[in-house]
Amino acid sequence: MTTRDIAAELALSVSTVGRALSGDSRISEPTRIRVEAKALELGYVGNTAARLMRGAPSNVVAFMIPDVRNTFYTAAAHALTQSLGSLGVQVMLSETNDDPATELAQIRGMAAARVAGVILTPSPTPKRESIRLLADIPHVQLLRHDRVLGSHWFGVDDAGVLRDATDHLIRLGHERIAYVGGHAGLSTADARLRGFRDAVRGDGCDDLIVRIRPSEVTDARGALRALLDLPSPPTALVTASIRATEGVLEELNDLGIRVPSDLSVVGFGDEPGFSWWGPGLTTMALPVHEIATQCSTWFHQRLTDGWSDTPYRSSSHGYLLERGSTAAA
Amino acid sequence: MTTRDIAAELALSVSTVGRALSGDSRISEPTRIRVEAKALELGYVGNTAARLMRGAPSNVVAFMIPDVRNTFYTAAAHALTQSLGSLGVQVMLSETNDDPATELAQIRGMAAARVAGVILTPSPTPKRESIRLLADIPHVQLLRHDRVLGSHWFGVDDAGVLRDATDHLIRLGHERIAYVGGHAGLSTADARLRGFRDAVRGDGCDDLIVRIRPSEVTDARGALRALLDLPSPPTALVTASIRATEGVLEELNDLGIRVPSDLSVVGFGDEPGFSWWGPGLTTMALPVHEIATQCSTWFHQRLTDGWSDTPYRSSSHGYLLERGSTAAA
DNA sequence: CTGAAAGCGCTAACAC
DNA sequence: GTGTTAGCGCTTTCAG
Repeated sequence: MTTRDIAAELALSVSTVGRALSGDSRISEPTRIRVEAKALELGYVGNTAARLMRGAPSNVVAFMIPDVRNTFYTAAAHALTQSLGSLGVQVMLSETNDDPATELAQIRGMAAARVAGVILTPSPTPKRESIRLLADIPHVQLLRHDRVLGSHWFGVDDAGVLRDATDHLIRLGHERIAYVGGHAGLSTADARLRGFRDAVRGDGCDDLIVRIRPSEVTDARGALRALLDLPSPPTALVTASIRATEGVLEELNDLGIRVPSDLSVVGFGDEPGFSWWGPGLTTMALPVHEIATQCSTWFHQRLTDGWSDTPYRSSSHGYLLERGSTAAA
Repeated sequence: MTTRDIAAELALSVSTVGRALSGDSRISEPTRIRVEAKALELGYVGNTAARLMRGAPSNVVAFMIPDVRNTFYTAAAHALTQSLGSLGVQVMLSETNDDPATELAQIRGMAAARVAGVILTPSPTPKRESIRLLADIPHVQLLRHDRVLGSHWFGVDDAGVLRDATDHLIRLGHERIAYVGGHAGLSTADARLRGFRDAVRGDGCDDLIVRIRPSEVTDARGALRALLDLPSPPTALVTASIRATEGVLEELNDLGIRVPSDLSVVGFGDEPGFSWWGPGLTTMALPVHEIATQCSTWFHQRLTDGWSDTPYRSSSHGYLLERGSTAAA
């Protein structure tokens, strides 16, 4: 079903049909009606590919995240689809698994499809080719940030979040505070560790810092066991990622550690379930929804006003949600 | 950057360039190398739209779900992207919010983009127009099932799951068993209620059955309060959706109900957190990952072998995960 | 082994 | 108010 088919049936020209369908003011009311009726009757559906080729702007924005099962990212995805959807933009969600090769493959696809733009949480070490391709596509980074990909970024004040989490434990009198977070090279993980170090002011022992692979819940479980097996184990613990938090909570449960009497814990993020874990998890809540919404409206604005490379960076603050998992040392 | 640009730079024809890039055997080795080098140098990226217009098959499959934040669906999304991704198919994830109008808008977009196919969890009452559009697009339903959309379906044996959940409580001697599940009209919700009714064999009182709106956690909280306020409250409860389960768990926590002594509970699905809720939630685990993987391989097969309308339906069974939330009456 | 030309569906400039 | 024509980037005959 093409405009030509409609034109033939109505003994009109394709351009008249095209104009009628796009509501061109020059077309007479009766013809417009006839054309629209016929289009409906024949089940005509415009061809995006053809329009794109004519230079029409694409209305799809890609959103690339490491893991669709991580509620940290799906909260963002939801906010994005809501916000962009209302502006008539389709969001194409894709998953990289934190694998640079997969990421590159996805970006290739996006470039070939001439998407209007890309919003992404980059993998730890993007391929050179990915960087090159993204240079020609309007894009913004969300949550994580890699300088080589540009300087448009919306995210969390990661250092501040961990500083606040750790300060809370320090104020409670804890001195041996352990840290379980993401591995080196990730912008977010590095910033969070920096925040932790700021808070402990050099009083932290390096044997209390464990960095795990992203998205690996089992790593976090192992990390906790190792920490508790130390000659002088920690009296408190902060986690610096959703996955790390989940792993630690599960392992604490399995091991039967009493919280907060044996160990005080401050988590990262506020997932469903954190509130009903043990005595209720004291945790750092993060405004992911707000961040993603801001990001999408800003991005859409830039896209429609004409893309510019003027850097823009915005970071939002988390806040402590006090529940039952922390107590005085 | 187009094939023409490359051709011009190399004093070749567009067709030669096109052939070289697609690895046509007729092109001499040296020319091929030269073309590929130039393409790389100029950062050439093929244009999907142009290829599509030439009749090339689309390599994107849409996946439409009610809510990206629901881990029930994201588990499926993950399985799909993994499985289809390895076959070179891009998955375009979109969210309907269980709103038929949004759903229609999305389907329009998919039809216009000429996607290769659609995998969807339909909204409760698809619009007539959605049905018409889908009739011309290869599609399969996942989890939920609406007959008007066709008879290709992969899902859970919903009736069986609720029957097993309820049987477990009956064997423990419970007689007043409450049900909190999705509202009428949804294939899954109807099947689950049927399973529940089968199990109680007419011994169930209708005042113990509450049906809530999909995706509404707060409805479930209200439902629980209403049930507990009954003149003769239930001694046990089954939930028939992830959201219903989450709502009930939160409310039980807030109300300080002792489980299983005051009330036995069997949940639906096995989300992170269900294991550490109170005494550990006894729940029905569902093989969502397996279902989605099966669905995607089957779908891809049909797509590549040429689409046929021969009905295919597959349902997988859940199993009871016994933890601490159920006890003898 | 390579080139010329047609055409996929649509829109916009240019007639009338 | 409507028709004609050209061309977006690519592949694919059909000719050399």
